Order: sequence, then C-alpha cells, then structure tokens
Amino acid sequence: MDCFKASIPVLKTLCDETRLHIMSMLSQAEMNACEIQKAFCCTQPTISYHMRQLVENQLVLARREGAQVLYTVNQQLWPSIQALLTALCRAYHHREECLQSVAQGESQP
Amino acid sequence: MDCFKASIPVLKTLCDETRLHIMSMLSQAEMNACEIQKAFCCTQPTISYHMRQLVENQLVLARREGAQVLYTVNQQLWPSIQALLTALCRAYHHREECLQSVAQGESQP
DNA sequence: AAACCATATTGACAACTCTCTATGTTTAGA
DNA sequence: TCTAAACATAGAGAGTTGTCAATATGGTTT
Repeated sequence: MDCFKASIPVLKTLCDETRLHIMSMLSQAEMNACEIQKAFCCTQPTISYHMRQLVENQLVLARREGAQVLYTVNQQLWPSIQALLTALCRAYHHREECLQSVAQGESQP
Repeated sequence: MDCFKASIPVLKTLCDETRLHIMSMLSQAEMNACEIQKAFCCTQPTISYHMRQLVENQLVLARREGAQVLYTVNQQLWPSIQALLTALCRAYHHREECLQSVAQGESQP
C-alpha cells in the first residue's frame, strides 16, 4: 500500500517515450550520450536532460571515461522492468488483435 | 524497442500516487467510487477523473450495479505490475538501508 | 413525481514536464 | 596553450496533468 509510493519516481521516469527508447538501447549495449543522440531527432541538451533523469532515478548507471560518459542499464532493476513492459505489450497486442477480429466480423477465440 | 511504446499509457496511468493507492486498494477488494473516496482527502470529481484514467487504460474493470459502479483490478495485468512495484520498493529500501549504514560509519554487507 | 444518492462532465487554474537556444565546463590532442 | 569534442546548465515557452467548484446524468426510494 504505502510501500508502492517509493516506486513512483521510477514509473514517472519510465513513462516517457524517449527515455523508454534509451532504456531499450542501453539494454543492448553500453553507450555514450553522443551515440544515443544519433537515434533521435532532438538536441544534445534534451538527451542530456533525459540521461540525468535516468541516472538520478537509478535506472541507468553512468561512468566517466575520458571525455565521454558511458551509460548502462541498472541490471538490478532492468529484469523486473523488462518483464512488465513485455507483459504490457503482449496484453496490448492481444487486445488489438481481438478488436480487429471483431471489426472483421470474426468470432473471438 | 518499438514494442515498448505500447506500454507508455499504462505507465503514465500508474505513476500517480492517488491512482497507485487506488490500485492497491482494489487489489484487496472490489469497491465503488464512494468507498474509494473515503480513503482520500480529495473531491468526488477528482476520484471520478482517476477512475476514468484507470478504466480507459485497462488497469481497472468497471461494472454497473444499480446506482453504483463497482471497480476491480484487471487480473490480466495486475500480477506483472505488482511484481515490478514490489521489486522497485525492495530495491529502494535496500538502497536506503545502505545509505543509513554508510551514514553511521558501518561497513556495507 | 420528488427527493436523494452515486457518478460523470465541464471549464478554469496552478503546477509540472519536455523541448529549445544560448552558454558554460571538462577532457584530449595538436 | 589553443582548439575541438562531449557533456552539463540556465532560462524561456508550449503543452500536459491534477485539482477544484459548479453542474449534469442515472438509478433508487418514497
């Protein structure tokens, strides 16, 4: 009940499309902000802003290496997060399929 | 990657303290909006607004019974959600304990 | 029908979020 | 030491969110 309150900052951080995309990129490989930015059509300060959110809320770890900062997902949290995201997307797509079937006049399985 | 995009509406819905509290109440028992409201110090329209978000985003199911509307958590999604919330809170509290230990000059386990 | 209870909708407003431009800081190499 | 690359910060503006008071709707009971 009151316990769940502690998870709000993480949920707030996750529910942005850009940050979610960054998370999925970082789950594949360690990257610096410059590489990350190339996947988006937004400015460098915007990416910097999102990286700050992700790091401050423990979703991503950062380590300096020379002039760059290398980012990785926090492996302590990522498996649980990924599990939920996968479940949500599965549920979503299942529902879409059902709606389509209905629209086409098929009977639902 | 692109899949996760579908989960954003659900995450946005979850990341509000009031709605999260409502979810945890509904996970214990079916309730109507009136009962839910008693647990909060906000107006009826505000609860109505939150219930709409929860229902529209499939987190909660609603069924009319006479004058009232009875709400339940969507059991298809709740287990995955609860698992993440629990994991996040566990991680959070573990971190808090560590910070406390450091503050007290103890050695971390 | 009238009064009442439960819920929904509308419009307004303060607070917050995300994005940008402009500028600052840090590090590496010429 | 100068320059360039990578990243951070500050301030401003548009859009979104959560809340409220006022009002409307739907169902029940008298």
